[in-house]
Amino acid sequence: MRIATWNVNSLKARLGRVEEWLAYAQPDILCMQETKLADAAFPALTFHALGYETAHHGNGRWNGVAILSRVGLTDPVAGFSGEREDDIVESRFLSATCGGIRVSTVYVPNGRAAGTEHYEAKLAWLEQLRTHLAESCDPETKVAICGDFNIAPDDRDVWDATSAHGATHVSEPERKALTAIKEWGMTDAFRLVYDDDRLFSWWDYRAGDFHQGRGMRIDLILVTKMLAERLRFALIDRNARKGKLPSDHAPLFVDIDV
DNA sequence: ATGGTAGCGCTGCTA
Repeated sequence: MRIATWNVNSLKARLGRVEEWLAYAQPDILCMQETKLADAAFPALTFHALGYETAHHGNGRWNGVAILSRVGLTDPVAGFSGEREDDIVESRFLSATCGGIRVSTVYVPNGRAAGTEHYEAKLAWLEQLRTHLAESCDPETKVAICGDFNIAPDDRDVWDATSAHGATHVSEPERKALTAIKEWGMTDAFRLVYDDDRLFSWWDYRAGDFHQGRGMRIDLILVTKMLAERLRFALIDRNARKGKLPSDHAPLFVDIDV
């Protein structure tokens, strides 16, 4: 089972690149973020023709998340259970059961700058995610949370821990919020395979950051124990960040024997 | 050298 996640930064602008990558990487499940589409504009037929069932949760213009699966897709749920209407409109969370795994695609709020209301909303959103997991999932089952967390878990996941993004993405409260989710019963799958630093998944478009190696690892696949112990391989596909009209994120995938 | 690019959509916001 190959499970992938990719912040595509507009599916309309990136559809050709996504189709190309599906043919190349052959994921069984792909979670996408920042589709920037309303549900009515989601190109479900394009993906169906490639053998994927789909679920999309989007309001157009900003955010938007999707799940593609060629191993079945049932029980899609948009947003958190019991979530406020305002948060559902933000369209940052979508779950479905695919091939016996409860899969969620997440687009964690950016937070902009520490100390702002956006930063506080990011921390509140992460706590809401943790509560949702605790109330609706069992860590002894197969659960995968895939997406753009907008948090670099460790200093080795940042090109320069001191100058990163006005201290968001690396601040202690953000990292603690992520740790709290892990402590519920999830593992950062990529770190079961690699210990190295500077293995990034996102690079700012500006100032040649990709070619200068200034990035962060903020795209994660968190898995419960039943999946972690069957993990075989993981990769951030940096080649997908190159070439014509790339997203600013590279896709991450994991291979699990299930 | 305190900048820069990309996407949406038409003005400035978001990242």
